[in-house]
Amino acid sequence: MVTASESDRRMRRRSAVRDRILDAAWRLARRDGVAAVSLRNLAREVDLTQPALYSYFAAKNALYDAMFAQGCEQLLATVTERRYGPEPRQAVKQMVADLVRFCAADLARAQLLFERPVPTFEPTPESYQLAIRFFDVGSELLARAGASDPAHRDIFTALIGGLISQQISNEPGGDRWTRHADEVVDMFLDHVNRRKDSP
Amino acid sequence: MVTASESDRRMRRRSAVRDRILDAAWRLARRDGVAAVSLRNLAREVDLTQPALYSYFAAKNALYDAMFAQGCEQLLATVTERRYGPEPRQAVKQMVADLVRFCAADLARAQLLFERPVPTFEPTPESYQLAIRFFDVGSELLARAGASDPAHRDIFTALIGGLISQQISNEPGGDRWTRHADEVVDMFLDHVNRRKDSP
DNA sequence: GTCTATACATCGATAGAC
DNA sequence: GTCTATCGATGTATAGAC
Repeated sequence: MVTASESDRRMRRRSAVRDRILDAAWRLARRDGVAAVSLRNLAREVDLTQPALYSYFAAKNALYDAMFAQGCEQLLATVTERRYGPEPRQAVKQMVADLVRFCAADLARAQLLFERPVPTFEPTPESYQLAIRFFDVGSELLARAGASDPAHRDIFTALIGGLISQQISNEPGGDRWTRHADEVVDMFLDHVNRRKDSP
Repeated sequence: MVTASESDRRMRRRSAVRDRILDAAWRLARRDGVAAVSLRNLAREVDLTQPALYSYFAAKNALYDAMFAQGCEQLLATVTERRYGPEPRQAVKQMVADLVRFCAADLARAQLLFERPVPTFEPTPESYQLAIRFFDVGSELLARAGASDPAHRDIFTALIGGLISQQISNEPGGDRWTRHADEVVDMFLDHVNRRKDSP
């Protein structure tokens, strides 16, 4: 007979192995690139055989999806736990700075979240929902700073995404582009608020 | 004995086959994505066997490099033949509009030039030189509009690149992001020139 | 659950005959 | 230059023993 505590232990153990697999996948992704993670290498890394991975992930894209969700949760935790000050413009700058730091801290993670390093992989709607929650936090802060127009939100996304993407692609590890984040935020908010005051 | 005209015919023929291969590669890239171009499909498309392609391109990345160079030449031709009006701000807007049109006209080409659709491929210095020449044209126009500071050039690159990249990734074929190009140019040039007038 | 073993399809790339 | 044949790698998936 299977008692509740037995099944509990089983679940725990299963989840622990799953986490070890994910950790190893991140390690390989950081070393060789997200797209270069192979199931055979991954299995060797956690002392399993390649077919055994299918007990934890139904397919390789399910592994990527779990990584995507994990990255989103980390990003969400970063901006949720943070208390952004009452001054709206400063709050936006702090949030952008957190995002820049988040990306610089793990380029593979940033690539998986914001670029498309694996052409055949698209996050499931469930995982993507986590990404949307992050955008919602940003939208809230933006709105308080005077940019509630969806068009302005799109522009802002493109501006910040552009800085980060140029940084990752052309000078990973540096700050040639991202160091201008504050200036771009100021430029953008000045622009938005000027338009509102004198239309 | 090999006469000059015979060797000439041979070169011509070789170059013609090479062009047919490149055309087919672009066709496949537009249909299936840049990364999904396979040498076997490509060979079938031009009625050759897969190993025969190695007579024309030393490796798959050499094919990508030739495509990259071709795309750069087309972009360079677009902005070089154009006569951008004497009003600097208008000229920058026209150049950005040309760039947006260029990208929208062939998403696969834009991806190969401005994103990194094939993780293992990096353009050779020779090909990248063509890309630099395009940037130089843009820098010239930007400088005339008051943005000659390298830092400002970096910011501008990120802003426009961000708009185009968001557009390609999230809504290929639409203009949700790129339609704001003129507004972003104005915002940027206002910002740059304001800083200069009142420091 | 995990293993061994195997299978199928794809891919880039190479050797050697012609 | 082009072919046939082949190599080693990949992702994916399954069967069957333990």
